Amino acid sequence: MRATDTSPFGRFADRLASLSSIGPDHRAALLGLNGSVIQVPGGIDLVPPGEKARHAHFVVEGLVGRFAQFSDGKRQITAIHIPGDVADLHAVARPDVAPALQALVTTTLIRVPLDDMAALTRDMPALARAFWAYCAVDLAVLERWAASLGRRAAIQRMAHLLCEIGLRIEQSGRGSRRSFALPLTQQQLADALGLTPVHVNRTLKMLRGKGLITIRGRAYEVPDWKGLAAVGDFDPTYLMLEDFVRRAV
Amino acid sequence: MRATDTSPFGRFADRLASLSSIGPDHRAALLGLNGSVIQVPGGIDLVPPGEKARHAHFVVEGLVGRFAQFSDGKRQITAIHIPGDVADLHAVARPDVAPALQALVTTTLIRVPLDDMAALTRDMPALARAFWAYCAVDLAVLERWAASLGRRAAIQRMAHLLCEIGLRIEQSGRGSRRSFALPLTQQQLADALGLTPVHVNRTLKMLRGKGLITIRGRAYEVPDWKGLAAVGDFDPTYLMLEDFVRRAV
DNA sequence: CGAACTTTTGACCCCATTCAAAGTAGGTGG
DNA sequence: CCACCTACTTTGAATGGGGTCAAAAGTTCG
Repeated sequence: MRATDTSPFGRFADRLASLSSIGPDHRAALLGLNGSVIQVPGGIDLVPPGEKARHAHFVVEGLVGRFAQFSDGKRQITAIHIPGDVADLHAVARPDVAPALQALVTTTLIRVPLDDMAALTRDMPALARAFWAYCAVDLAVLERWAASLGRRAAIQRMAHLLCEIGLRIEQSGRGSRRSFALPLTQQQLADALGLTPVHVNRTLKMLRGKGLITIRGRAYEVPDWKGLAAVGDFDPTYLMLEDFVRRAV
Repeated sequence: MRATDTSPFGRFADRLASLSSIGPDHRAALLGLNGSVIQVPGGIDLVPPGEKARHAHFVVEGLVGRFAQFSDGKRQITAIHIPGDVADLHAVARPDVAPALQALVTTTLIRVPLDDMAALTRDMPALARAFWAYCAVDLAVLERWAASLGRRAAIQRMAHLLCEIGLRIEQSGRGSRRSFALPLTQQQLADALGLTPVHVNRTLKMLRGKGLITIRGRAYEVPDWKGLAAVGDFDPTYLMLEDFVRRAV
């Protein structure tokens, strides 16, 4: 039943349910949320740096990047969000720490007023705890991201990112870890990995040369998953994915 | 009244109150928490990597580092916690994403069972929301940390870290941004900044050479705060400190 | 007063950046 | 359908920031 629910709120509710115990009433409350559906082309800032957010952003289609920006304009992407994710759920708890967001490709999302979300958490404490758990996982993922940036070489960072995204896309039912679309430009990958676009290009070339990945357009194939995971020193447990995916067949 | 409450739980309650609206009953509940007080020398792992936590760690005295570790043993510190902080509050929401923790210097802390904390959040929804807000700020701080690691040069990272720590220590009443103790070894600074100890040494030398800091032992003086903040491109708003400190003179 | 840990400095090397330019889509209008 | 424009990818060559290796000097503490 759950797997057939294609509503974006339904997908999010599924994810919450796998992280915290919520009941049918909570699920219904989520499905009853209202927000404005917007579609934006890639490269657009959904929430500019430094702006106090007034909405939570549910990703329906496409990719959203969470980022920090420096005074010289340089950016560091700190998270990549795929359909089914809420990019800035922690803003419900503290609107003034909301991160900047950009659409990485043409993206469809739903903007739900933070006030509505906050009201939900006041009416339903279990939902507040579920949101909190979601943010705790978000924090754990960010911790790994930071560790990668601080201590890993370029090829390891790239391998780790591809492993993480591959698994998350597989979990979301939009591909598999061995074959998925990641329509980011190399400039965007550079912003995510803390590298220059030129070096991203060379790094991808190395991974191709080792036979770990192949790229056609912006579709990635991973013929040697274990090899890629070994290069990236990747351990999936931190993602808190359901090991046994409850998808129909 | 609050400022005179020297209990570690009291300090934490003060911080929560500044982030979320909690009442006297919540405050009382926090003060009624029970945990075991432990003191450990620097260099000890409080929570080893990969271990599922069963306690929340309240820092009473000293410094605690949150970190991720790689298969080759290298570490990246992702947060530094000072007295008054809870180092792993998000573990209350999801014990299986608890971060690894190490004592950076001789440290006193209180370990409160996660079950007790979780019970509190079930009895008092407002407290759950306050904990969540605390984690949201934690996440925002980590985002800046990641951005630093990804995009800033060594001297900028160091300057930024010293600014952040300086302000947080000032807020906690244990020093000022212009003069504070930060008893970390250069190896530990290296793990925090994603550098080698050798380069940390050179970087500190550069900051000294520019007249931005002076170091005596492990006490830092910042004669030129604005200069240091400029080098680190530091903007304090993300820390969510009270601009007007409500401390009795 | 010696052992172990830190801090400091020097010399050399390499990974990633910078600068520059050529090649390759993808999309738009004539 | 082709010409053109723009954005993205790819490659080369030179530079530099930070790493690595090694050793000396300073600290701390038993």
